[in-house]
Amino acid sequence: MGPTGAGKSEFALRLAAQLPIEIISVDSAQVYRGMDIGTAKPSVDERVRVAHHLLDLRDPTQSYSAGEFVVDARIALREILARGRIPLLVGGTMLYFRALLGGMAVLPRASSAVRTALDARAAREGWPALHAELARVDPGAAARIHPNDPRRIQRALEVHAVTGRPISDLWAVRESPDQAAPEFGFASWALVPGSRPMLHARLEQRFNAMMQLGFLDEVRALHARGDLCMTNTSMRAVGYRQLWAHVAGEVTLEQASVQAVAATRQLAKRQLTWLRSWPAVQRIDPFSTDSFEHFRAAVLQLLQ
RNA sequence: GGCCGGGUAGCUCAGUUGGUAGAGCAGCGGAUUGAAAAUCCGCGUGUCGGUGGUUCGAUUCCGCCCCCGGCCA
Repeated sequence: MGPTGAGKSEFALRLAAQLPIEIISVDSAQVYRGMDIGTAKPSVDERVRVAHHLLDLRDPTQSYSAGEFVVDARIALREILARGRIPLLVGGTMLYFRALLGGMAVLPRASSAVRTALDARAAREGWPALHAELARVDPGAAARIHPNDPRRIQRALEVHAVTGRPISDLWAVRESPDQAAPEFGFASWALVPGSRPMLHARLEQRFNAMMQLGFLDEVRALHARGDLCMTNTSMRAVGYRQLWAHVAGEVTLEQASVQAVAATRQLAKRQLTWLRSWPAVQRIDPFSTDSFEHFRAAVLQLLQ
């Protein structure tokens, strides 16, 4: 695991050249078909060389979730192990990692009907009113969820609507890690750049490279479909959101590019925040010399 | 060369009737329980272009100098 642009894919592919590895993507944006350049999805060539799983699972109009990821990842893990090969989870969606490695609370899945209804109410009454309602039906959750955080207010009310029980009670009923992934033992490495300025420089270069490869055309094509809009989670992805605003005529390409790179830096920062307190992970600075060799040596030692 | 505007946080700018200054963006820190590349919370000392002067006190007033625009020669 590691922040965007730290070199996870490169490390994984180099390791896969030396070991019988199959890669399981842990990436909430690479699950979308037609979103290739901006998500830095592995190329067709790379996918021929090394088997990749959990890419291109959804159309951009659809949603995916941490819960679905855990189910899909467990299936992929079993299949890969059954083939006598080594599964390597690679990605930067830290909630997915936590759900898989740490287990999930036992909660109902998302209900689009309930969410639509709550959205409609929020449009009329505002989210503060819904937070106030949450405070009535689930004081524990209301205390932990900020009144300005629509996502979590909605989820808490959704769970209450579906189960009749406060989500704050259900949070306590967490699947143990053993239940979550019973037959697997995991070892974790994180690529954590020691130099933030160097990471930032790389992120800017990488965005420019994506533009060279036709990122803007990719977003234009998504826009031209006509069945997508900025409310789709897929179109809120870093880079896509900003270029979409340009394609929609709201900002210049220059402005969109600056904003896209900034959004990428902010994503990396949030990922690093997860990693800072992550338990039982070995941290590697990908920009230091011989960092891959150290990584490889650690993996080989583990496999013996 | 002359005249007129500007030079204040990394950027764009506001402001101080003289008591050393504040917004947005960026950046930094944090949260994260089935939409997570999402969503949300917190953090503002910076030779107020330089230098002399007036003043108890100058970023603010005055002089000179430097830089960037514009107009006129």
